[in-house]
Amino acid sequence: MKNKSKRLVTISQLIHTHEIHNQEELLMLLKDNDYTCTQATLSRDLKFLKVAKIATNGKYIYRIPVDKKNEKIKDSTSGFVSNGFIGLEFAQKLALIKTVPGYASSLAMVMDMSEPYEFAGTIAGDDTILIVPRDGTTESD
Amino acid sequence: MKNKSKRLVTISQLIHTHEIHNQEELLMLLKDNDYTCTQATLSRDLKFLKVAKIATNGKYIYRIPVDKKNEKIKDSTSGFVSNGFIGLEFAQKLALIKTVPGYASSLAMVMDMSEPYEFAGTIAGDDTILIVPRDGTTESD
DNA sequence: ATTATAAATGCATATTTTTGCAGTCTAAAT
DNA sequence: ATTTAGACTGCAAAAATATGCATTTATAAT
Repeated sequence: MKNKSKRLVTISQLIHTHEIHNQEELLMLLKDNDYTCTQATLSRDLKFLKVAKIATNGKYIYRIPVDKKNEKIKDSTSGFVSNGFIGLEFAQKLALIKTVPGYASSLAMVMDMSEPYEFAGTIAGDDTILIVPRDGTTESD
Repeated sequence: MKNKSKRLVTISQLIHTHEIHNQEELLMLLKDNDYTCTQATLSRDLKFLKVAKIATNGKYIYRIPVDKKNEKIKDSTSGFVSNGFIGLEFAQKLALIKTVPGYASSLAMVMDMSEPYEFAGTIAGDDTILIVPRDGTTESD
């Protein structure tokens, strides 16, 4: 046995890089990485890591959901949120903001709170935010 | 049997408004709303709705996560009820449905079930659903 | 109306996950 | 060194969840 903390790190890495369908499967992967423990321990680890089991095209896989907390950090300079922000781009008449994976949701949430410009609405995925301008706020139409 | 779609809507509502720890518990709540089914059906419903079971301060609860990847393709219908529905607005020839935070995903999923009108696709965020018309009416290009 | 096809569901069972409990190990205090 | 407290884990059993199969129900076509 190596160490619980390291095992937890390895577990979350494995979950990010593999499609794990059940705990037995994860157990095998851990074994490949020289971590030996029982499925019971694994269950406790997953509980600790707040890993979720969710359906994806017919199968169930484990995922570590985006943590919406501790991601709302304001940028004193711009007064805007910069956490996770990567870039802005316009496509058609829509604006797309790229963020670090997992940050889109929280960034969009803060933008919506500011409720500033003429956004008709925003939709946040994992690393992309789609902003739909309200009619009339953009030229050609 | 009342109707699968409506049951799904109710399920997602219940999940949003209650701390549900297991399927039996949800089964009871459904019963209170005059929906009768077995745990087996519930398991399938949760799979369909992509509901996740996740740990939160020591306990396990069910949650409906926000869509990660943008890919839904279907449409809306008339019979859908007030499942977090707040409002509808058109912009850039796109339809935007506002919902209570967290409801977008499950509402969109239920809407996607039926196949009536000519919507090319829907994308659900946390509190907004974007509906794209089928024809090339998206804009003026 | 009848037949054919697919969706929806229940039942029973298999599979998977969680947990109580006891034993082990570590670190700190006496 | 011994004791004490708490974290960590395995084991076995309980609890919860998923699913194969048969049946019913809805849908569509002839």
